[in-house]
Amino acid sequence: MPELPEVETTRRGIEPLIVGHRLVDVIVRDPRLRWPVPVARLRALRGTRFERVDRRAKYLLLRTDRGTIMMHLGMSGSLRVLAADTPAMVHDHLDLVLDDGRCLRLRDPRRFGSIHCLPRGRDEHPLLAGLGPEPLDPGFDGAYLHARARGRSRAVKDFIMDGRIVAGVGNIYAAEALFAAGIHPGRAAGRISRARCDALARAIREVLRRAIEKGGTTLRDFSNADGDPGYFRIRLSVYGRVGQPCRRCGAPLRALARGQRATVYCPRCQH
DNA sequence: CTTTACGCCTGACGGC
DNA sequence: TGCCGTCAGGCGTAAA
Repeated sequence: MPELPEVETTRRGIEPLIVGHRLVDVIVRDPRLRWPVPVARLRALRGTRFERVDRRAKYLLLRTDRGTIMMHLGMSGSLRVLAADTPAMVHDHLDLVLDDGRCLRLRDPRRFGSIHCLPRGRDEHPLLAGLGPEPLDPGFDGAYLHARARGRSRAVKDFIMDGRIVAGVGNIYAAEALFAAGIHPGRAAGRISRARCDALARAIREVLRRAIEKGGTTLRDFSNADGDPGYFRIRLSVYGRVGQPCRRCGAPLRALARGQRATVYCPRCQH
């Protein structure tokens, strides 16, 4: 599932393929994403030119000279740039057709993804307004985490997955970062020392940075009709490894039921 | 204010 | 073999 590193890799993959090209058509095969696809507003952008692709949290922001197309890949979304006449497969819900006979094609089997259209001059959507800092930006560090965590009793795992605290940290990387920092996922966020907040912030940045780096080297290209989108995984320490031995101490990893989501951790290494 | 639960949706998987 | 129940998973929203 696309987490921040996959979204960032997608951004880097599609940006050079679409920038400078004009949007000439919009083909919507199924408008039923998380919210209905704003077909008319997308069509109104025909003729506009793509200027760059940004990312905020797990949202992709396709900047054009007349506004922004904001996309979320949900849990199963992927983007590729293909010849526009490439036969659409099932779950290929939308094409943004470019001026050179190619298209940016969105595939999303579970349809948890979304598309919004932002007019020029209002390039910040309300959904982005309350987001915390990007984990890879300088504003995110142990001091920040420590300050925000004061007085909070909620589990640190939920805390770092809250987009208002830090943007775009999903289940996989939250679990991995907590393992790397030696922090128990159920620990109250407000009961983590400043030093351990430093370690946690560092761990979050590091697992994301490594995954993005890995994406850059293992990902297939974004203009290949045959290849799968190429989502990848770094070598994971805890996620999906319940019952298997901890790579550090050998103890069997356990699952913690947090809400409905399970979190895997090492009972010996994480406190 | 904070925290929790739910619903959206389909593919994968286990049990029978 | 096929059918069915369960679950994962981000995240906005409603509820507590």
